[in-house]
Amino acid sequence: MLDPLAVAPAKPAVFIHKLKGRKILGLQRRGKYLIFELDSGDFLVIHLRMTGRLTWLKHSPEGVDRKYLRLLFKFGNRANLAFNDSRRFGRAFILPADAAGAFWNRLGPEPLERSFTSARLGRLLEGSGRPIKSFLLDQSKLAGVGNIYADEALFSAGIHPLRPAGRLSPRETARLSRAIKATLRQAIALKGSSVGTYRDARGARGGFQDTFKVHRREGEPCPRCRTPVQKIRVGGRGTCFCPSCQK
DNA sequence: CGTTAGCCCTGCTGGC
DNA sequence: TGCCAGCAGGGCTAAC
Repeated sequence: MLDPLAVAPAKPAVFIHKLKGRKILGLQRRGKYLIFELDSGDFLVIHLRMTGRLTWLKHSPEGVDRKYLRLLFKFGNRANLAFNDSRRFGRAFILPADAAGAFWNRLGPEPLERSFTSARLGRLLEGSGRPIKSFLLDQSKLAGVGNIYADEALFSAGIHPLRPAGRLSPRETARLSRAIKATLRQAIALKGSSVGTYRDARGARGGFQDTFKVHRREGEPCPRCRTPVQKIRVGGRGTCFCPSCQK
């Protein structure tokens, strides 16, 4: 345990006790949470937030990046999993088996699941007066969409980020549901967005940042119509969009 | 209930 | 060059 904040609000001793000697039976993901299924029935859950980074060291902890190193998980076969996080926003915690159902139920549906259809999105949006951008970032409505992907999906769908969520037409809702799926699929295919320090578990950068159409491109010409990309704040989050293409 | 502002963190950027 | 205010962002809590 190198940084107790990485497991807060749990006590480091309790966290270690619940993990020590356990076997990992499987890996899963839900929303932005990484899930390690333990042989105790509990789950080790890790959220990287913005700057968190997991690195897999297959044979020994040798060569591990000590900078911003918060946690080092040591495996019986001498493999190690390092958790580095410059911003100290990321968290690891033990989710007890009996609390798991309630925990995951707080999250909305997975946009890439077959059951997530345009009609399903329409029902979720129904009656909501908040800006569509805020809605997309709300993990209890939709799981896994972050600021980058919300901006890019809204641009792709041609929808203004401030539009009231419940007032999208069926056609716009269909465009948005397709845009969310396509944006996430492309980002996954390119192994994520390395805006700052993001690296995957093998240390590789993502490639999606090179495809941004509007995100972090304030003042640059819209790739569709050349109108300068605008930046506003929506729900406290920086939001980039094309004022001409997104209505 | 649904929604929102403020807070947590620290590296980086931009203005002076 | 150096200083420092402000920004970035996901999710939680408190407040409306």
